[in-house]
Amino acid sequence: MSKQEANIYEIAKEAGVSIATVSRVMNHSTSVSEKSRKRVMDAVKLLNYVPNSTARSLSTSQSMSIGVVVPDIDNPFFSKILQGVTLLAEEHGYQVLLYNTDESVEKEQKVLRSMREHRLRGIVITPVSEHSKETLVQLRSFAERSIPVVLLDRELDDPCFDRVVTEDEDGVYRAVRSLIQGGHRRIAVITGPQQSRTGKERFRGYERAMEEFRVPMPREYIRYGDYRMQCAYEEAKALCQLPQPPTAIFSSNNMTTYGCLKAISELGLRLGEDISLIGFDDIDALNWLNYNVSVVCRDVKEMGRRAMGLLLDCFDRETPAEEGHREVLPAELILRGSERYGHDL
Amino acid sequence: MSKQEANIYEIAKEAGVSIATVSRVMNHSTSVSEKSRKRVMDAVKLLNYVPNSTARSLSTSQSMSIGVVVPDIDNPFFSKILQGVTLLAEEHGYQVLLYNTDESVEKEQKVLRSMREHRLRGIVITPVSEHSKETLVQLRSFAERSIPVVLLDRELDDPCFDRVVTEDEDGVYRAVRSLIQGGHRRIAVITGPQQSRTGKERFRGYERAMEEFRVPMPREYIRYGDYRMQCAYEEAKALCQLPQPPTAIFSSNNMTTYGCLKAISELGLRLGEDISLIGFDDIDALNWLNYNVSVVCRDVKEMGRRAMGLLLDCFDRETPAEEGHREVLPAELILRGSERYGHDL
DNA sequence: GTGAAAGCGCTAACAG
DNA sequence: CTGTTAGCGCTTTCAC
Repeated sequence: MSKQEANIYEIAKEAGVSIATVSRVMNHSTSVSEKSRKRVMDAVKLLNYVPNSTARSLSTSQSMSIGVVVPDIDNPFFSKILQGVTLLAEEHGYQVLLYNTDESVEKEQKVLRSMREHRLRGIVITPVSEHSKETLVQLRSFAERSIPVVLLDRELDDPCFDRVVTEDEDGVYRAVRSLIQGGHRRIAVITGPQQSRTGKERFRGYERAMEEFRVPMPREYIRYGDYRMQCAYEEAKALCQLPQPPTAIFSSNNMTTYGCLKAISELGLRLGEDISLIGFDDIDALNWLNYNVSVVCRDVKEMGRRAMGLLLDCFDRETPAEEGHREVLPAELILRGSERYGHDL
Repeated sequence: MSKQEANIYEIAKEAGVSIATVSRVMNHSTSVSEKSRKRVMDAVKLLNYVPNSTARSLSTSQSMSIGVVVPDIDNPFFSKILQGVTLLAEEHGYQVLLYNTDESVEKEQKVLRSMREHRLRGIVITPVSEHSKETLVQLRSFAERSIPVVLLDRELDDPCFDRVVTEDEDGVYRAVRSLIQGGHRRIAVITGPQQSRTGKERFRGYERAMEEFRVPMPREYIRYGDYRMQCAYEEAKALCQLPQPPTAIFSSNNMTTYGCLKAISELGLRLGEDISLIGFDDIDALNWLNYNVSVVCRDVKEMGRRAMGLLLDCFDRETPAEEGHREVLPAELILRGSERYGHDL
């Protein structure tokens, strides 16, 4: 009862040619007589034939699938990344295999292992940790097997991989500088994980600005976060309840910004009046709500595109490059009002 | 220079057995002597062997990949769906191929066509339109080829597919009823697309409550939206600026709720005071911001899990069911304050 | 320009 | 328990 997909033999038979000829016309390859081409195309249409990509992959020993590994699908940042990657991938006929690691190193291990079974053509990954030895080994082994790996946003201690990152430090530096120049002197920061490039770099941007303008950085103004809402919320709340609270907070990622806003709202503070805030990464929802939160941001979808772009470059290139290419996108400072030094401060 | 993946022959040779034996131990299948098993395992470890799933798929003519087709990756609703699907998929060793249709019927066509090349094991899809004949034909052809299809949230005019939906109508009914019982008499709605099940059903819930309690429904209180922020924003603004504005609005999905909130905020209205609102689908961000928006919601991640679950059921079942199974999840009404009939109304 | 045939790496009878 | 062998559907020499 249930239909079968036609295969190349049936097409050959229907068209009265050999399977080689069918293969040729399907691949727009070497010259085929107009007559044969037509007969094949007719058969294809008649039998509604679609070549089996699995067989093709096996035969050519290379697939048209790429693996994309994200630590948290639910974070809008990664949704946007995914959007960018899939867009370019589809344009070029590549399939996207999605893997979610839930920020767990163990899960990342499992995912990477399972990826090896599928002879992927390339990999885009935001590693859970920048210091997981196992992940590094796994990824390196992909690279050794000529499966290009591009790191996204987070990096690893190995120059062999391509990577797309942003000017985090500089962006944050400019943000904090603008706070200082706006009159703030008590500026706190809620950092990201200090084991990650982004965490370190964003913190460094803060430090640099503060040092350059000789603004004191009391220990209690430096709060270590983990890029998660809950932790940021607690730290922000603690900050605001300090005897000498900061007049401004820099929050190191989108979730951290949410945490700050939650704390601010719960304490009944007015943003840009009682407390100022600049966050890293823009948040669509806040703009829709007219929140006017100032941010350091980058074109996230474009980051995804670039990552896929680097992969495509690798595919084109015959010899794998010795050293990975590091693509750095700009970070933009967008001031919307939440950075203002309030009248009441 | 670049390493090769070992194949089954190399393992067989290294272990001094035949490839059949290697295959057997890799598949935990029929009895193999402890001695052989050990020798194979040693070889596997030594050569770091991972079976090639492409070859396996070709040989068994069935893959371990499922396709998930969403209309908008960037919408948190679908991020959560994806989360649910991938979670269960990974648990059962299935790969997830991600396809984004960007709410475009044309793109959906392309995607579906490209999916046929990959002999997928099953498909989870939220179709762009419930009336696209082409999509229906394509999906039916998958089903005919024993590739189960489960529809998610949106439906199609063919009972043959499995589907997971929610009690949208009833949920909305209860929401609107609670508005009425709270004292509202001027209740507007911003609907979803009326070609979709969810759009129709949610509107029907509104109507039912209004009719049952004999609350008048002036034409200008019924606004047709498209589940998008922009449109909802405009409609909400228009509603609020009516000579006789509604005291409450029901918004038919998460983006619509954002649109309403944007309008409300721009007009300087106070939620739950000057205007009340209940939305369909919960929005994490709003809760973090202490927005207290009341909603009709469902466990979205669970919807994704169920969809994958239905797929797994189909895989287990030998004979494809005649009629699809329709899984209906409950919708819950969560009142947080934004539904209150304000003192000033 | 076209066909025959040898793989790609693995599974699954079928004999032993 | 284990090896031999015939596919799975397609690509790709290599002759003709």
